[in-house]
Amino acid sequence: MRDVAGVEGVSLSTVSRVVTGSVPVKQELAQRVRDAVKLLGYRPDATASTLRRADRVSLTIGLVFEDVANAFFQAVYRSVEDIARMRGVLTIVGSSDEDPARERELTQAFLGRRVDGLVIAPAARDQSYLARDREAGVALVFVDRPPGFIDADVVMSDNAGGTSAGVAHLIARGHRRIGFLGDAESTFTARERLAGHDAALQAAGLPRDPSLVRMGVRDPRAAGDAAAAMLAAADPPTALFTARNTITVGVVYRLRELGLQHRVALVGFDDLDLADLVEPGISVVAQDPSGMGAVAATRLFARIDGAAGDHERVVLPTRLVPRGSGEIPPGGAA
Amino acid sequence: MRDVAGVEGVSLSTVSRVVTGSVPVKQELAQRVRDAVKLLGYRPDATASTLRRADRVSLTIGLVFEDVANAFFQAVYRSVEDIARMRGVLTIVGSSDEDPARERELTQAFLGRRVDGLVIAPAARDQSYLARDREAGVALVFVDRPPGFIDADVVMSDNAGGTSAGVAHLIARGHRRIGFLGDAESTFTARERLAGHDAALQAAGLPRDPSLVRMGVRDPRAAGDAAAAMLAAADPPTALFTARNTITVGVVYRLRELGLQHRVALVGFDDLDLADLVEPGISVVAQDPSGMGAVAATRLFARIDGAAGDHERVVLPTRLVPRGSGEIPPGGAA
DNA sequence: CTGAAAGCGCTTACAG
DNA sequence: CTGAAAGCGCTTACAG
Repeated sequence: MRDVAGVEGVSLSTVSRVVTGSVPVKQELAQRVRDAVKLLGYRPDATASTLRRADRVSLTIGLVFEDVANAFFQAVYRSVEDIARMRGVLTIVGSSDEDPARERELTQAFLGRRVDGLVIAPAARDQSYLARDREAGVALVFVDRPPGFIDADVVMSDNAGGTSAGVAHLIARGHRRIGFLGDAESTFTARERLAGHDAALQAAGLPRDPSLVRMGVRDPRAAGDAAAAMLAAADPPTALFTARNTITVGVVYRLRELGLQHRVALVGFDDLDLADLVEPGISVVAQDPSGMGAVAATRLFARIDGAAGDHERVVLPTRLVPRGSGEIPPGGAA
Repeated sequence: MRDVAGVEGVSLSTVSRVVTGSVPVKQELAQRVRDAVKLLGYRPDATASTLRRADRVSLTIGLVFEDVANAFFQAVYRSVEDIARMRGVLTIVGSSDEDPARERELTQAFLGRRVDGLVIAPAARDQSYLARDREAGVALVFVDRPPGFIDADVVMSDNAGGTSAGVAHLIARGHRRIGFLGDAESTFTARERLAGHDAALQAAGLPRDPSLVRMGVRDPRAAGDAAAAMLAAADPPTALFTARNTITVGVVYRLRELGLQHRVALVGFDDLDLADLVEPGISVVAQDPSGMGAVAATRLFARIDGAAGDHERVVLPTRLVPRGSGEIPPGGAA
């Protein structure tokens, strides 16, 4: 910037005004400055700008997800980014991999780069470490799961309700023994989905058999093993509810290996690519990740723009998508 | 930082030394400073630090891809991020959506935030706009496609060789009329794959029928339409080569709708999730996105660390994965 | 080992 | 409308 000013013999202030367009500058002068900018290949330093600005705005927001590679978070991300881009805001993301330490590490890294706001799918149980940053003006919105020890806006799926609907769907098909495979109980969504499962059984007057519930599985392999063990036991389930997309994938593979894909019914929570091309099609309880991202981003920017008011808790509905696997009757198709 | 210094009655320099750990500070003083840091919830401002440091390092790198949501780039990203994280470097990503203007816009945004290096899958034909930034010390590595009008390190798949192998696989199965569906010819990878297809035909002494080549399709719907049109023509192909993962998806759906999934052979370039669960399994020419990311990141950090020397051009081998669809004989299975 | 001072590249009152 | 000066939060020679 100094070079630009030097070349044209104008002040730094004038160059700044032309580049940012903050204050009117006489036509002819502005043009000379723009020419020099182009000539010298001058690129404004956004970090210096943020540092000096009165509002300290960085035009950057950070997203901390469990795993950016997961299709669900991917969709949330794209949705947030679309809205951010319209405002000229850059979106940066990171994966906590469900590790509380990594969540903090990433959050610190983002905050150290002076993001204007943060969208977090919390891995840790306690987000009170963000209280000071919020006081300092950082906007905060949580997605997928509520934060701990700090009150903030949050948008989630109807985990319990969606799972209830999925399990009820299996019950309506005549299933009485339904296996449930879920993530670690330390995860909010896993607990909610398990509660939904229990509620559906209770509503139908069915007993809750602990041997049909297996928590703490997450990756496809562990999920497949757990399903195989359940199916090998005495009085095995005739249907499975897989409470997470990675679990669904592992179980689908394993059922096929066991040749049981047409005999054991299956409904999964969260949708999968190509789920309708598999034989049988995979029935799922679909979430609305784009909607989640849109609501979160809208809320975040409202807070960044200074919206006061109570923290909101938005619960998005889920949708049951029957594709075949969830419609298999007990004992398999005729 | 000033508050921390004030509370403890030490100089700014001392606080800086303790926080960065750059220079030894007496044990007792350092502890007092750390206590004050914790007490005040002080968080170092990375932007100010970058601004003032002699080396101007930001510990941030930027990735500009075609689409972060695409499984291929997703894998490249994770691989780069893993390596960056080990160095304490933050990775920020963005999608150009194959739009040259968006590529520049993102690149500028990253450069304005003073990234130390950039990994780019170029959408534009000309990256000479980066020449000055490289002179200024920004490291540059290109992935998936070579840059235009600027010489730089690049790591790509063996697009032509992989496609040749895939098409030769179909020819070996007895196919003589093989339809080819590719992305826009303005895209480097699309041209290379088409060249590989042509080479395989030529090697087998087969004629190249222009009616069996359709370029300029990208999204699943357009790909499906193109495949349907080709199959509806007189003397239709008995096999299809789909030169991109999104094209493969669209064609698989369409073949199934037409009831042709067991009659028309199919090999796709680039792998898909659940490709082995579909009936028939989808045969593909798999790339090595993790390897691509690892090579790119290693190269980038070597440049950031000051490695001189010629620019390298690394070509990664592909791998043919037969799963069923590519092994269907002409006219369909018996 | 510690402190006082300068300055990174910008923006922002304050004058003119 | 334009310029000179101060200062954002840091790091870095330079002294001591």
